[in-house]
Amino acid sequence: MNLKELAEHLSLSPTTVSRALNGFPEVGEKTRARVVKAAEQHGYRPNSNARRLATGRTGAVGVVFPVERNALVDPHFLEFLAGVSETLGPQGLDILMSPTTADREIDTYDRLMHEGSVGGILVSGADTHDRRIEHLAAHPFPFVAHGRTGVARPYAYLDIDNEGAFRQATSLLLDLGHQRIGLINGVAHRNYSQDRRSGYLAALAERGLTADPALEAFVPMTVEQGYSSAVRLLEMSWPPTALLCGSTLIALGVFQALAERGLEPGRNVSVIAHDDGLPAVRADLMAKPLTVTRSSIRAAGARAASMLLARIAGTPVEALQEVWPVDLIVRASTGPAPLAGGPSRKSAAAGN
Amino acid sequence: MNLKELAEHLSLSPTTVSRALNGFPEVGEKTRARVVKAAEQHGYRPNSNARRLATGRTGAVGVVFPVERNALVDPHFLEFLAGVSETLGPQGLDILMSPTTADREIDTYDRLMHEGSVGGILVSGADTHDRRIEHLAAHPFPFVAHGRTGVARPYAYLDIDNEGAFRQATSLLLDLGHQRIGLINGVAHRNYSQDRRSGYLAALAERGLTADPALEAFVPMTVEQGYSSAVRLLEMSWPPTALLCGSTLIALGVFQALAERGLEPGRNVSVIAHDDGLPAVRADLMAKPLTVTRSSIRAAGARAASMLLARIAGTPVEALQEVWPVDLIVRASTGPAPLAGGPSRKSAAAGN
DNA sequence: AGCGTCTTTCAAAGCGCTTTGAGAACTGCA
DNA sequence: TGCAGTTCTCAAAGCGCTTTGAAAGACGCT
Repeated sequence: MNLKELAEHLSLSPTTVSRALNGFPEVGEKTRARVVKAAEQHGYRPNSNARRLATGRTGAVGVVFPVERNALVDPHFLEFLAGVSETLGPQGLDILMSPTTADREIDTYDRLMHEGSVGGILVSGADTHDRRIEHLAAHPFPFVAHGRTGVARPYAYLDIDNEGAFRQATSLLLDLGHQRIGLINGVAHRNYSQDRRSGYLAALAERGLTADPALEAFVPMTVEQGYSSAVRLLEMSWPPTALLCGSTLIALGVFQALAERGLEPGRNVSVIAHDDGLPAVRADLMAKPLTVTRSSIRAAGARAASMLLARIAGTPVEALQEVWPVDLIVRASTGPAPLAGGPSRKSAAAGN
Repeated sequence: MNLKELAEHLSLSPTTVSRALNGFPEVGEKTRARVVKAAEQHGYRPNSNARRLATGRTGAVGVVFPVERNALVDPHFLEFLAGVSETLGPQGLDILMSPTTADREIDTYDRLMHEGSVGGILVSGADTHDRRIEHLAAHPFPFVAHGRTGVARPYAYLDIDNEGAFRQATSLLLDLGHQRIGLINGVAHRNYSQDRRSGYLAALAERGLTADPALEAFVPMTVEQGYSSAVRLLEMSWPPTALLCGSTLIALGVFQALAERGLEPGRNVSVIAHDDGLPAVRADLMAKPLTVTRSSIRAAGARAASMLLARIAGTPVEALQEVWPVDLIVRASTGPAPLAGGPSRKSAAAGN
């Protein structure tokens, strides 16, 4: 059943029916009631393609989804999408996910921009130098980036203070007397990994310490990578007494490595992780409640989506740039550095 | 730049330009080359809404995404989507995700069916009695369900043999001498949870054993739920010597609980989990490589998507019903039942 | 030259909706 | 009763594309 048929059925013109259904003021109340009732009875739904074509409003925002066979898809990404959905759902807007492979990624963004199926684009997970954002920023098409990157033109973004978060976390560990602190970070090309590293280095530098590159790892955020990185660090001849983790998934792997060695988090080795608030991995409910720097990635998704809507509505990019502070939540996985006799050998005061 | 403008620019009719671009045979090669080149130069992209309206082809399949604030979003769902993308991407098709809340879910499916923005729908995670599938099956609109459910009308589905998988897994444990076997299952309303339970019960029954309901847990598939369920089971006065887990995430929590108690998987307590192949949680790379029943949920997504395309193309539902066998992969987390002295007390031969 | 046969191009209709501009129909007032 | 002012309804154009049906042009043949 389409508009024309419904109109004929009611002996009205399509114009009137359309207006009645869309709540325009120039249609009589009795007429409107009649129309609405008939529409419901016949299960009439306006064809969204026709409507989009006529109005120019797309009713959707775009997200590109890079997937190759066997590639790691990130649970953080889904949680971000959930946040996006929280703001889009009530407005009746959809998310158009365009699958792509790494080599065709820019192309896919280009298609999304030009084919008119979405009103704006969200890009999540910014690289230190992000080609996608650079490409998008070169066009007037609305988009919002989750994370910042080093490109020349201004663009709308929402980021969290990763640098501050890890500076704070590192400082806490230093205050507790830890001198050798490992950093199991995310992959190196992500901007947040670099920001966290900067925070870590800054905190060390504040105390006149310099970092030992051997204590740093850049790995995908998975349990196994956390596990194997922790094993590597713990088996060093002069192992760290504290570990900073880029994600709670990594911390999970770290906990496994510690348990296996009879080491207790917070007593023998302190652990802090960044917690994006993944509901499947709750830091507060872990066997040993985890000290974290916390910022809900879902909330970020929700906010990024509403920023995008504002951008589509015409708000200038300069008014759409936010950096959120990050909370440091201290729980049981952190404690004073073991005074003597670290995990496997003397932790001899280090000054480097 | 739209088609008409491009046509004017080339001094051709829109017809010819459209045909040239879409590879129709009735346009000369020199003309086609000219058109293609001009289109590229001007960055022309056909407006997808207009194209959809004209052709009736939507270029997208729909997925509804139930999200409420604080609801658990499932990493398995994302992995399924990744699979879907694998088949859709190369064809240039998109995924339209419609956010919804639980109370408006059926409505959202209805909208998707009727507004014409997608050519078909994928529904993942079937309940034992699934209202969504029931609703969809009552209409001629193409859809494919991931998982089976108890509804009257026939519909297209792709499922795995959960019953067989857990029957096999349970049998293995029984062969190894285990008599008290715990089951940390997914949530009870999911069909796969019930199928797995059936397999578990069937294997016990084959040996003349009856199940102890106290050994069963139905919980969301998260690390913490795995942990707390394991703790509960292990602290029973007559604890199980083996645990079946509905997911590797659950197994991760179980490992934590075991480690905490100085118990070794495969020696003191055997553990088998169902492994959906989440790349973030690799069973084979765990501290103690995990014995699993394995079936890639990503592969399922890929297949479900191509089944949907077939359905859209007109294949009857009866030809689109698949149940995949599941592999049992034995690794180090399973071993013979401890002969005497279980985890915390005698495991006294049970016959029940 | 004249004719049929391909090949190449086009004008126009149509997809289902929204929206403009205008005409009926109805109101209240003098 | 006549007229301006509302209220309600409509015909028609247009969104940007595809596709049908037909015409024009090119070609080889007798």
